[in-house]
Amino acid sequence: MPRYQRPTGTLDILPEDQHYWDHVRARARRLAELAGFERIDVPMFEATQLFARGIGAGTDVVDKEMYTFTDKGGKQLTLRPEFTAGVMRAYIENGLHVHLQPVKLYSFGPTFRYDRPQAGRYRQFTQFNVEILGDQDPAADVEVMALVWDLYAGLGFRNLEFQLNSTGCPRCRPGYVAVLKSYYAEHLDEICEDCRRRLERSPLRVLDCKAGRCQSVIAGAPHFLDHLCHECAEHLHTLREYLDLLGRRYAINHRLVRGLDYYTKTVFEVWAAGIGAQAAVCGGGRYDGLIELLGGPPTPGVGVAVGLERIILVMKGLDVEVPSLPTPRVFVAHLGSRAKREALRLVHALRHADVGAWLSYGERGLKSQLREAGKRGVRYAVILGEDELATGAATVRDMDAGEQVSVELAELVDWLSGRG
RNA sequence: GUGGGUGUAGCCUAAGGGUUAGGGCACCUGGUUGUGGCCCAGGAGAUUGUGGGUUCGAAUCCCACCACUCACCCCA
Repeated sequence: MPRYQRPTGTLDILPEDQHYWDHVRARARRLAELAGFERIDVPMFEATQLFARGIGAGTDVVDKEMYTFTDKGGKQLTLRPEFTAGVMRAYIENGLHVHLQPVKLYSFGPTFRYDRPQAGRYRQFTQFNVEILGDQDPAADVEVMALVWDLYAGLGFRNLEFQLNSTGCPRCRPGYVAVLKSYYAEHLDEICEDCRRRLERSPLRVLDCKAGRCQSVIAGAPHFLDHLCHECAEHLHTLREYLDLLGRRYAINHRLVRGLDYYTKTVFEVWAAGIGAQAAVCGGGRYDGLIELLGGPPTPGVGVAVGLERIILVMKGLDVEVPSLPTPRVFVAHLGSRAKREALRLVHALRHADVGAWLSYGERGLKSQLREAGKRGVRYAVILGEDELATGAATVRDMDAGEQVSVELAELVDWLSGRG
């Protein structure tokens, strides 16, 4: 038999880690609901075209990172590499654009990108995704940003700071790209090969090149913020004012440009220390042209995607205390087949009374059963044997105190549920 | 796709050419009759990542592949 192992870049989330996930999801959900977001679930796979159009041909995600396959009917499908395109499709397809606007949506789930794994980067990873559709108010931008900020702060992150930039709009971007290109035209011999290619395909991306030789060129490059149109400049100005008002720290990062084509105006990320090179713990921004691009009515939108694996890495690095998940408080041990039948009845009665209970399996000595009870971490072990059946009263052992009492079988469920 | 590091039981690890691969954690069974944790004794668990090569002899040396890992790239 071959020894199976999980596919490269995937993760088994074992029981001992589930409390982290549970905690993060619960907090995210709570914050979203407090701000009026409603949950939407969209398929894990969609028509390949949707992502190609939405994210943009020429982006790394579309060109080399998608899990694409042909189904038995010959359809080209792709495991979602992100949430936004699918949520936009659902918004259009289900007529959410005729609902009261804005529509505020959140989602959780796995996303897939074919990439070489490393610290904080997996091929299947989990996102918490938030979108506000149908309003261009910078107040929507700030609400999305504040939501993720509050999530991190509430999970114990310190020294938070947004990286913030604007990528303009179809009105001002061509002008800036022209300025950028003419600046680069004077430095062509100083930059790396990748950047020469980027200049043609996605010129803004030269700004976040990490090649050593490009750094001084980037440092001298013109800033988009100096070339925004009035509307985009005004939008950013107001957003900054709102961020200041709420006390959310941010740093303008002229080099922040994102790998997905759909962004307009606001783009932002939050970086975390201590989880390796993949430090972006969320990324998002505004995408006012996306819904129209995907065949819907012109509709502005803003959103953010949060990587849960990375959050949990940070939490572990910070030794954040997370409440453990509930486990049964009672273990029912038995001696003899009559007692085992009584034990079986008892654990179900306990569970119906909302008291978690373990049933001892097999026919073993009491020592072995109590050893298991101790390892299970229960508060009480109920012992049922011939003596107990004869007297009609079970022995209940308090595992912490090491003391035991006799409790009438008829009162046992009440007795145990009254202590917890 | 490109580079570096690492692969010995579920986990941590010893043995750096020489008999049945050693230990710790965890797991199981005992230490008289029906009582956990500590202690003691015992047990089970490993085709040393896989395949090939060198050698009288390979966990150990060589090659290839695979996986993990870190970094580039890109991003969550």
